[in-house]
Amino acid sequence: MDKPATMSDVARMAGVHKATASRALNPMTSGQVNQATARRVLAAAKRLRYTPNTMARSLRTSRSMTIGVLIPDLTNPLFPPVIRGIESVLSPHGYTALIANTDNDEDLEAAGFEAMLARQVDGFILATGRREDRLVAAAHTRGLSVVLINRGTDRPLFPLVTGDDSAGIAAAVEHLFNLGHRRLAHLAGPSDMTTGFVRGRAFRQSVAAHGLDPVVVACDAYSVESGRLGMDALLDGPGARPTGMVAGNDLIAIGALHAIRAHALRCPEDVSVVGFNDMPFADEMQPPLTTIHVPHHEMGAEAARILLAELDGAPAAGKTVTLPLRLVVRGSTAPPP
Amino acid sequence: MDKPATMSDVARMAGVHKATASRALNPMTSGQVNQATARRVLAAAKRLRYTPNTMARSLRTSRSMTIGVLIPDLTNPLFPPVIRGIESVLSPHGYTALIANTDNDEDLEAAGFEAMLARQVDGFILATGRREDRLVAAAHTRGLSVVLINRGTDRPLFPLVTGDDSAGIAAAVEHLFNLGHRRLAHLAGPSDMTTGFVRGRAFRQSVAAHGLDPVVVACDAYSVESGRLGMDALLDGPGARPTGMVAGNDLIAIGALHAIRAHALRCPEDVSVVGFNDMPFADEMQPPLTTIHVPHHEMGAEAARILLAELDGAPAAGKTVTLPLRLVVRGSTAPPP
DNA sequence: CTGAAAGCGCTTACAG
DNA sequence: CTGAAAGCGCTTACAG
Repeated sequence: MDKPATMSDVARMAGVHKATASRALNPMTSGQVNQATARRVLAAAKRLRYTPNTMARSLRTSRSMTIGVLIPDLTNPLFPPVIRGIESVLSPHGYTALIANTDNDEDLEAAGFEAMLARQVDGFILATGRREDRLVAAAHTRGLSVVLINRGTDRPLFPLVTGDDSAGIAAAVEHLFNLGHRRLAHLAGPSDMTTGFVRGRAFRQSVAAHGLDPVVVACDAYSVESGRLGMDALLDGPGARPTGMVAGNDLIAIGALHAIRAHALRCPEDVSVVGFNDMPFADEMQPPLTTIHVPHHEMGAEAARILLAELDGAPAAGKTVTLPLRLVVRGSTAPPP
Repeated sequence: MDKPATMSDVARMAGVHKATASRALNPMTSGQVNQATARRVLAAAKRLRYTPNTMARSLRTSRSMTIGVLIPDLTNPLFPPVIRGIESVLSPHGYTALIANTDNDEDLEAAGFEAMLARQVDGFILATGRREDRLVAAAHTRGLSVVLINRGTDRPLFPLVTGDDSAGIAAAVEHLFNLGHRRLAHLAGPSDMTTGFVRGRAFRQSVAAHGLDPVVVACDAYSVESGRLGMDALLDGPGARPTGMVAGNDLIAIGALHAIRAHALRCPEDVSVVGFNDMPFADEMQPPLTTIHVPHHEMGAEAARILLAELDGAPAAGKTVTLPLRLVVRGSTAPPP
């Protein structure tokens, strides 16, 4: 592998000083240099297949043109669209995303965060926020540029892009109520995350608003397994079996479907289930999942836009962007038995 | 945001030269420095919350500790596990993955590749190979370190980690044959990729080995839409309707299911379908998909291992690692009508 | 319009 | 065991 050409090589071939080469190569400064000279430099760069060394540039300018993105787990189908949304706006601006998974582990999260800091990222998009989040608090103290996505913190330290979870849950409850359901339950996500907390609260309120008694079971995690456990508890517990169930997210909903089957019950004939997120292929599920559609791509794009604006000097502080959600009715909901 | 501490700051606080601080902070060289001195440096680093500037280090050492990963599309559910597999071995070695999507667009692919080169990546993992691939050929000419994953090239220029596609297809055909199917078809992936080509060839051979006539329809892409179109063509075409179908991958299989339903046919009662990949949630599909399981996480991990070994000086050249696959029988296959 | 110089934050032969 | 110096590849005030 022959060494790639540097800017000095280009300058030498073009017969100019490397400072001039630098100016010619940078669109922002190429106006400062004689057109003919600039052309010579460009030609030399092309002939040498010159690729700028971004690390050297970053070291000099102290802008890495890199954004750190922290997510719980890339294999959770909701995140790939978020990531692609983020990249769809970063990329045209010359920024690159650096992605790390935390697996909901605080140590992994801190390690990933530090690694990004060491790589001199210019800002962060965090999909890992908890209501009381030490990392977020520390980032705020350090004066870092951060945008939260999906999950917020109780104290609004940074801009947050999220779905209108309350309206989403209300729509789900309304849908079940209109189908005739009167015994409604919620398999809530972890209450230390705003998503779990807000959706749970919205469920209680919506159900109570219909004069009904909300039943809520808290799940340990947004996972299929936790959903199954939660639904098991619900079906094995005392009290009348619920006929309509709103899940904290689609994964929990899938777990609930497993539990329903394991109890020799059918969805939607015996129990209706509504998910949350409308993750990819939710429409291919058995049964096709009625769920709340969240615009994940747009969510990522909007977070990136806010972050870029902030890096450009627009102070966004505690701004919250709430994206509208919509109920998608499919095969997992029906009138109660 | 107060400026983060540099190594000079740490050195000053510890009362040593920055060269000494550098040695003390690096586990590889900390043996060269007096224990007491080293402790002072470490303490100062901790007090100042010192984070090394990896760009500066990389510039000096010309190793970025970064690997470029090029994939077609992160939202294809097969890739997240591959990525996590890659990261599971990169991460303990201090490497980070830089991911770019190409959307099967040659220009985007070249742009992503160049951007990674500009970021001084130490090597590449490419899941975007075509049988004749200009980018791969160019990378070879330039003497870059590359490992191919899933898809190879006709001329073996780089190490390749792939599943045993031929055996996988043979198992699928065998399964359908044993169920009693005698009219077998294949919705093949694009033949300019080794996956499409190899699976198609294996299908023909396996079916012919049973003394049957293979029917093969080529799809334009590994997508739901292409699968639907292909299956439409098959069902609307002349000739007897196939009772057993092997899809080029799960996405094509899902598209085929759509076409089957649109023709008022049922799967598996009228047509059995076998997918390929066992993508996440394939078991939750309607019907649960019988498919060939590919160990995507391990595939990514193995590719990363080979690349790291090569970066450490182990020449791997055209080595191919073939991972065993296994048929997973679920609900989309049954005896023919 | 162009050049010479300094410096971003590190690492590493080279002396001592 | 430690320090002084050079240099990785850039960019950018400062002169001219």
